[in-house]
Amino acid sequence: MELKSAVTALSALAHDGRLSVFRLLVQAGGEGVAAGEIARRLDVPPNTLSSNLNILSNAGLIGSRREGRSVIYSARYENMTELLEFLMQDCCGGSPEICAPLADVALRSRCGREGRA
Amino acid sequence: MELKSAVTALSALAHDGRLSVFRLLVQAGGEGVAAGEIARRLDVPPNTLSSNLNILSNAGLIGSRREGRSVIYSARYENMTELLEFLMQDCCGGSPEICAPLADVALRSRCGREGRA
DNA sequence: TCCATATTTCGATGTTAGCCGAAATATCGT
DNA sequence: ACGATATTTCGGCTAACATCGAAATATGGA
Repeated sequence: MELKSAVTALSALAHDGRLSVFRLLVQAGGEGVAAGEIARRLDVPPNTLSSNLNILSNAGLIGSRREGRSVIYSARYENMTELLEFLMQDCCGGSPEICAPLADVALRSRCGREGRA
Repeated sequence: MELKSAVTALSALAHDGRLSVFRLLVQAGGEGVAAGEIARRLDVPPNTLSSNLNILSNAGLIGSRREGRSVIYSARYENMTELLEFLMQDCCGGSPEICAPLADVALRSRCGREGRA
């Protein structure tokens, strides 16, 4: 991943409304959620949401498919993975013990769960 | 971690220069790098860098200590961990097989290394 | 104390991002 | 084709951000 695409993705996430949308979709799983449903759950006007969905989409963080009158949005886990890789690439200056807990705690322990690890 | 602090951190990272600084410090390890040295390596004017270091610092992503005439900056791995946790919290909608590769590939395999996994 | 080095603060300017009302487009059922 | 629902696009206004020159502050050594 290049610096530029990483900045695009981070900019997309660096926003109250968009971060909430993204997390909602991350937690929703592969099936995704319709735009209107997102608007209802997060209580945002449809046009503002549409704009933000577009930004997340251009950043590669979410994808969409049409289903009848609705458009279903869902998280792109693979691209999120690339972003995290990029952020922590070659971390710790060769001292794995520093960021090992990061790897262990950050992700493995929270996959599909709700409580604290 | 709260939504607001996550947005602050992501905003700090959503910038060419700051993301470069942060990655440099992540890769540098716990000892850190002096501000002047960062400016030299990334070829940015000292005042611009100072402003950006301040933003990263306020976001909790880096810390600093004075050493003689220099100020040494270093990454705060723990807070970075929290951010990643927050982003992927309760992911996959209860289908761990979706984000398991994320956990495996994203971090463990790249800790302190340079090549591709 | 005085100078050189290292970093930060201030002030001004141009650029970009966010928001919302109103109108446009797309799909479905009748 | 028409009306209802779902979503997107457009226009313009405001606020926030990035950058840089110049000046200020902090530290160490002679």
